[in-house]
Amino acid sequence: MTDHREPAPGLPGLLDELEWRGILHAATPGAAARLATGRPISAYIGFDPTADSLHVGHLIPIFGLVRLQQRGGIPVALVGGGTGMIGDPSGRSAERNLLDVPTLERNVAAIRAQLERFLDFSPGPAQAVMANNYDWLGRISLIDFLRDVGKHFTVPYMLAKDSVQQRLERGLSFTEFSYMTLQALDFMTLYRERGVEMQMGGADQWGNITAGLELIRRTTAPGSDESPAHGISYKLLLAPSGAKFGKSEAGDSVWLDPVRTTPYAFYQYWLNLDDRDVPTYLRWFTLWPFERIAALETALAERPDAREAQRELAFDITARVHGEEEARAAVAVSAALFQRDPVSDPALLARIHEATGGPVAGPEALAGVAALLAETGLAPSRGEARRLIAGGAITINGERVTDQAAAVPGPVAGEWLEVRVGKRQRAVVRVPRG
RNA sequence: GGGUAGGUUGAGCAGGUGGUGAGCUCAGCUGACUGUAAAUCAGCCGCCUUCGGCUGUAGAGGUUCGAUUCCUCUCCUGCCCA
Repeated sequence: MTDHREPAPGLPGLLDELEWRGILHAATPGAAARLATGRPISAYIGFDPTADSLHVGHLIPIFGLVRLQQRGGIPVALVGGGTGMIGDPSGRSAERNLLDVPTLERNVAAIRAQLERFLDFSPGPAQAVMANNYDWLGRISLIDFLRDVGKHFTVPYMLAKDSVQQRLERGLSFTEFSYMTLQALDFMTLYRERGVEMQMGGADQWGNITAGLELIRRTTAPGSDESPAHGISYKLLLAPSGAKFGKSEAGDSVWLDPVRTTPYAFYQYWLNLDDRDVPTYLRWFTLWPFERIAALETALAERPDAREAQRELAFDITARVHGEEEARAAVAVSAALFQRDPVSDPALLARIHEATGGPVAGPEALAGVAALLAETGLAPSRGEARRLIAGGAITINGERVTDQAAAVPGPVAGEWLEVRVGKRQRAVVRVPRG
């Protein structure tokens, strides 16, 4: 990354930028030439509408679309309303619940709202577009599908795919096997009906992307050995530290939805990044120019304890997802909770409780500290809560609790308990008066 | 449909041909040291009303003083054959 040269402006510089950010995994030969013309291009990425929120793992493709739009390309976000009903071939998930239409519509709307924080959907030359493949996959008849799509795929071609090869020993159903043809149909439909010339996706999607290219080539340019459409893939989400990307302290996904993951927890996730992962994430998840990233890397190397890079990254991405006001609040709450001394100002405690979505202690929870931890979700079970207490991990209102049978201490102002679990987990619990 | 190998703690594997099940690796949690980082070291890692009790080797029955092990049926998965 030291041999930096400034990428050309606009679409001709897109691949160079992806390259120096360390995101580019592969691109079809025609992609560079097509982008070099500088003419606007439509490109799409698929998202599974299996939940009503995206999570940080989706940020790579999201930023892929963002960078495209920034350079004058037209980003198309395809939600897999149709493919989502079939099942993801790569996932190990046992039984995929079939989504009913109302759920699907709700999820699509929620995902669009989240994408709107990144992409510009307002009218203009590079206006972002959303599409739902249920619109065509839900309508096509089996006969039509086999005749118009299946006919163009030979079984040896499909068997040769990496994704299939890896599953041959372990087994895969016909449905999973044919998944690539559905995705190819998506690409062909978007290409024909909406002029989408390019598909982007994670490295694991490369086989599916090329299947689409093949279908388009065979149906629109037979005889040519190059598809008129193009593909780009991104590196997989393997953090340099080897950590599973996108998992919080508790092991849950870090969601973009503030109800699932509060802005405070979201900010904390980024603030706590392993030093080794920071340079990579600065490139992946910001729009900052090379100079700024280089400066932050220098700061990281020289003053790692200041965690300047983590702070700036955490603030930037939190502000992008939740807005600047929420990001500033997350910073303030973090500062208050991670001071050496416990928070004792009732007004501040109330604000923190609100901002962090703090738990409320029910009658059950007041039976003892172990009960409190388990009932408020700060510990997964009472047994685990006791282990934490015995290990000296629990501090309430600044007092370390080491007696497993300890009673819940008196709340500050009769209402607040500042609970610290280990080094990183901090919460304010409200104890209802009376 | 026939044959065959399997289903053990979050993951991946051991072990176990009737005698208190549960070991390894990874992941995870806590403590110490730190910087809300890593590495290292130590402890933990089914549930509970914890000097103790309960559950637990896919599920349901059976044989037995006693079943993870033996028998029957069912479910799930891989492979081979039709």
